[in-house]
Amino acid sequence: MHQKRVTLADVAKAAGVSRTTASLVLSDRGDELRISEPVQHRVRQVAAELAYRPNAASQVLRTGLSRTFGFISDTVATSQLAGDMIKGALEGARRHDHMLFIGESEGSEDEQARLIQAMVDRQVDGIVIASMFTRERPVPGGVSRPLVFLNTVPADARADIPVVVPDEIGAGRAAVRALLDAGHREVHLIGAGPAPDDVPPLTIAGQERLDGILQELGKAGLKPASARVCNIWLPEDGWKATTGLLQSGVTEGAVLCFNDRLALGAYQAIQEAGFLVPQNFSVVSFDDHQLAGWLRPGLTTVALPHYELGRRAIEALLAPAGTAAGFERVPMPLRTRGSIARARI
Amino acid sequence: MHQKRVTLADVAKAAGVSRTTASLVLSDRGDELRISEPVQHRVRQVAAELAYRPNAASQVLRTGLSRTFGFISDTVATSQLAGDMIKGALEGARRHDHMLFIGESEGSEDEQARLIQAMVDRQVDGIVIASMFTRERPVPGGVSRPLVFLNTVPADARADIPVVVPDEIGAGRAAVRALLDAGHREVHLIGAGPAPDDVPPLTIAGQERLDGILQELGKAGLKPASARVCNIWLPEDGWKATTGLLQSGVTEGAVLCFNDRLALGAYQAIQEAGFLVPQNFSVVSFDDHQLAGWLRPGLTTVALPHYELGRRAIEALLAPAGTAAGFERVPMPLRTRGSIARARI
DNA sequence: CCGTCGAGCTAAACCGAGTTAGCAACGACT
DNA sequence: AGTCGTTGCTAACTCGGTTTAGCTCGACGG
Repeated sequence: MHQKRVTLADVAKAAGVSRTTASLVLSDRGDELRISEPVQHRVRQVAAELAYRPNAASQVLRTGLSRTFGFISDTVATSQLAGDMIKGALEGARRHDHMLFIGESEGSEDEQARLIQAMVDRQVDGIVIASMFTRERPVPGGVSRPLVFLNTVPADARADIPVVVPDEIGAGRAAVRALLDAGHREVHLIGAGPAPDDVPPLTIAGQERLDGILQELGKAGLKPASARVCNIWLPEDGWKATTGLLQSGVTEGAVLCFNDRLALGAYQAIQEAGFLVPQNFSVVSFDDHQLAGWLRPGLTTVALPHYELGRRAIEALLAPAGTAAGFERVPMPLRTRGSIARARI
Repeated sequence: MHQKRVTLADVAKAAGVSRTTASLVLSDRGDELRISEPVQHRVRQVAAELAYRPNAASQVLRTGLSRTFGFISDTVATSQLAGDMIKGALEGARRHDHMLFIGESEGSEDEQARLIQAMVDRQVDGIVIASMFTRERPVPGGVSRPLVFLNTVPADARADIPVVVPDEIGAGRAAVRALLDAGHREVHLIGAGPAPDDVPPLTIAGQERLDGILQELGKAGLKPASARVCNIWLPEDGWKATTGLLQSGVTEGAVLCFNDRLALGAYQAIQEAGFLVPQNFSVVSFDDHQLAGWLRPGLTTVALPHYELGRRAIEALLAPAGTAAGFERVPMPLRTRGSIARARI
């Protein structure tokens, strides 16, 4: 049943050469070490005929390189966004002919340590530590492999570790610019603000988005027309905040939501109150959740480049030590759909 | 910088015993092979002091077991559902102290073969082949490791491979029962039907959901009041189909959508036409997409048990050969929210 | 006093590759 | 004829564990 694997020794014997020769040929060092053309050809042919595949365990043992990365996130399942991040990491790994271990710490440092341990035991060539929402984390110590923080910033600012994060400040600016370009001057924030520190706890994304928003509004000599903090950013919170906004007597303007789920709530509140998007209210938000394309009208939103984040994290692992250290801010592109109309002057 | 790992030989030397003894003690075979208590204690203590960790590559090489599984899906990113499936697989692997390789074939048989190859090279103890939407696939040949099909059925019915799939027929019945229990007799289908073979191509889920729906309606002496096939099941398709339904003059009843995205479209159409869910139309669907909890009112839907599917697939890999072969149908539970009201008699 | 037995441990082979040092054969050159 | 260099290949060691077969030593029986 479990027929034995073909080993290098089998190939060597069948080709009538030593294991050394077979090894050299198959690792393309044949020319370098002067193995004659006919012999090389024969070895390759025999290897192909026997469907020889090197045993990775053996290579790992000898070389210390596993052609394998680890990817640990605090949570995989929360969102489809996580899937995109993993997809990017997979693509990055594939490009370099690596495989990817996945682990989920569920936010527990112990579990994370266990996962790192298991991966280091397996001689991974590097580990990506990712968070699904940007936040501060301690840098795990004593890992003798390259580490990269993804969508996460080291709690100890002096930590010398590559960090890949989305450019949330730029995103905040882009969202505001989209509204200003359409002539809007009355911008209502849903989720955070109006003061720079009016943000839900522990979210760097919220803080930076708000910074960008206030910067760009400031450049135009504006302030938020109103703002409501939501400690949680689910549709229901967006609905409540927006309903509050409408009950305050506002009948038109621009609504800037801090993520797409809040925006869904905003849509619901606006439509239930008998208003239309975008005729009465223009809406813009962040993330480019799949949902954004499903709403009617489509939601204009600043995309979290999850795929790109995942891919770059892997690249950062491979960068020569030293080269990669520091922050990499991946741009967040605006996805224009139908939720912004020109302001009536 | 790259301090050398502590090896078993280091531990043995520090404890003043042979590598053999150290190995026996640390793999808990000390009693079996009569290593004295004091020696065992000393070895364990030294190992702990040196923070010894066995090199997995070496163990794999010797034993052929890697404590590692592979998980190949055709697409990871499409949905958050995929994330749940992976999460279940991760949990399954964790329970057995295994790690998980992830791969994405994007539907290409070549890429899938490449991934299987890479995993087998790494001596995985088994591979899960998953699909994000249920469909038929050929069983890859010549893999000398346990394989499990997840959310996928083998194209060759005689193939002797364990299969884990959701119980879509039961789900169809459950959806109908939820409506019948609320007194509905007029059930409009959005997505497939009314004839048993009116389904979009290549979706087993669609076929089986419809089978279940027709069975359960039949038991009550009913047929679908109307039905519209959608070849693609996105919100826009649901919107079009539902808008068509409303334009045909229907003003109340039950709408059964073949998935949650279609149901989102149905909600939009119903609300845009000035009707209310659930007062005018009760809605029920399938999948339990995250979205279902976000809609207003919450969408009652029959959940795809992705987490459970992932977990069971791993369990099936570990089942002794022969034991596991065959279909495992995982129940799809009804998630009751607010989209079904009692029918006005 | 010698043989036997079991307790307690170890030498050495093994898994399957990569890698280093060097050997044999041959022609060229002095 | 002897030395050298080159070509073409291989023996043997290495990675770090697991496993098999067997060694040593003291106690005990005859």
